[in-house]
Amino acid sequence: MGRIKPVVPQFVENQKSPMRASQFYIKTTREAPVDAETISHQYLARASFIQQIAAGIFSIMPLGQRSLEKIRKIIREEMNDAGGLEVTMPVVQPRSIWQESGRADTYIPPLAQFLDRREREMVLAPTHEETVSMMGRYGITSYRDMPLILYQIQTKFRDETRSRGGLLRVREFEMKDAYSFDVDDEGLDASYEAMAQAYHNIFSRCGLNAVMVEADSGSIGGKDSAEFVLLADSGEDTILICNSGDCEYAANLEKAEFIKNHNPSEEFDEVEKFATPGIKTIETLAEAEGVLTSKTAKAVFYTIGDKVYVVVIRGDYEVNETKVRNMMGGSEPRLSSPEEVAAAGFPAGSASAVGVPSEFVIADDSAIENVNLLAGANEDGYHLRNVNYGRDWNADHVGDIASAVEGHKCSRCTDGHLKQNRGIEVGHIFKLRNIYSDAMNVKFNDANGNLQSVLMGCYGIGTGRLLAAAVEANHDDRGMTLPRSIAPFEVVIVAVNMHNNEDVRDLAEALAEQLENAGIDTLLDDRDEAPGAKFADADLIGMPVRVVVSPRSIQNGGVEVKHRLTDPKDSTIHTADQALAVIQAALES
RNA sequence: CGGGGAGUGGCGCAGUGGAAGCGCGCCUGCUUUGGGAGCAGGAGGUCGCGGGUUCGACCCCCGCCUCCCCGACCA
Repeated sequence: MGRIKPVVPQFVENQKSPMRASQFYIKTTREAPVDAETISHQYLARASFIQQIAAGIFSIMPLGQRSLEKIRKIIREEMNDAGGLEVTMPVVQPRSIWQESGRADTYIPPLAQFLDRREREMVLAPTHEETVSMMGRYGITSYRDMPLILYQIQTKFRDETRSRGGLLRVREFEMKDAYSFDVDDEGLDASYEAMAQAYHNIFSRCGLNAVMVEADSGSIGGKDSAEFVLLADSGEDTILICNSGDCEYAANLEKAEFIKNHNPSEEFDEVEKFATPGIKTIETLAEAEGVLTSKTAKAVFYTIGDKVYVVVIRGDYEVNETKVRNMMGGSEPRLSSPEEVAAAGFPAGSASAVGVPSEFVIADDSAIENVNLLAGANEDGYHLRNVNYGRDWNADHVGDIASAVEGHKCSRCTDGHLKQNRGIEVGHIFKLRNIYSDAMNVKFNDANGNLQSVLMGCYGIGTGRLLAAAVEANHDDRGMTLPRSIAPFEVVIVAVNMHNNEDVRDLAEALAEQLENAGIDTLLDDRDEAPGAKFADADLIGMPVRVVVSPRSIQNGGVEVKHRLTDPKDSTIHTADQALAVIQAALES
């Protein structure tokens, strides 16, 4: 009967222990869940970074947690450098503050709501303008209190009708959201620029080549707005970028402008009505007449508020609903149902603006600047030739409401054309100006003693989406190739056969400690797995530098060092004494 | 919200109106140890939920739930 000795943990100052894979929670799989379609979803799931709980709702597992924590750290550093102050605001909020801002019933997607036990109406916050306005209102009384930038890294919930793409579009997600408070437009511009620069820094440090593109400000409202976009086919954003070398114009589809070409000028011809049985689309109409679709005017019915409008655009362009919304004062347009069209007294089929009161007509300038167009006769089975704006129809609402597509002429330079790309929106910055400060009464006294509205900006980055985007941008057929800055570990030491070989064990453990004490995030893979399994895991997870300690490597003189991006066969052998310097150099490369 | 598809061990899948299976993973032992090892023996499933038909339902019928994909679209 031996005596049980009490184990007293020893605290050793400045001595760090490397993480051992046997003590960690790495559960990779060979096969991705069948519903994982995007690369990032597949690899993040296979490498046990994330676990799906419900549609658009994920848990973050230990490996993913490490990467996200590194992303958060980078964001915090850049936000703090830009003058931001970190705060935390509640996810659960009383619905009343959303009524105060006027968004309780207008936010899209609709707010997720519930009643607490006292039957008080609560919402799950999809964003935090209301609470940050309250925080500003609490203490901002003077122009001397600004500029002020507050930010948080906090969970949001948006009840999207459809989530997709793993972490790319989810319902519950973590976001860094920052809010600026300034006394005037110059101050707001400065805060906006500071955030834009911070965003460039953040994405660059996370291994993303994100482009800043002009954007519509969307349902948040406001004035200037820009998205930061990673160009990737799996993205759901459409981006138009000028292909001219000197021109830097880039905008998303909602915002993009372009130069419209004009048909050759002609004199007005007489309107002719003619039968077009069975012709329902612009394409078949143009084909039947033997003309280009640019010689047609198409008409679409949109319901805005409680009114039905005829929206007219040249046949070769598409209506951009966001532009329509902005032209019509911000109310969201939606395509009218056949019932609504009929109820409004418009004929369904072969529609046009001819004969429609101009107050119910919205026109793209392409439809009024070209002449002798084919249009519907407002009678099923008939169309009209030579329809002209001003003579045959009129519109009270005229402007650019056309969507840009690939090949359109750039509006900012002389020779460029727009190139269309898919992209993942990883950040968005807005100038809100006084929208929320007016609604939520965030005011200050200026130097002259006059009460003024604070000018606000808001700036968001989805952390989980950033991780997924980083994987989309950094992977190969073996797995993720995350940059050192956001990989869960910087170095993995694969100890081959260490449980039967003291030399391997001693060298691997000593090296791991040496690396850890040098400030390098090290994982010692001490699992009793076949070497091939450990190599495959290291590749899948994307360990930036892999070090092999094995009987063979020792026989060859030390340890093997390999960069994740190089071929598995391209490792180099180094003595134990050289190892630290070689690994540090590999991490820097 | 509309259309399509799918729910069977942790993951990927097969399956038949009559005793729930395979691969991977997991556990034990032995043998192995440089690209997801071998042998032997094991553990693990209310077949999404509820109803119905039937002597008998994972299977057929009805309802519901969940998840995925496509569309949110031009008369």
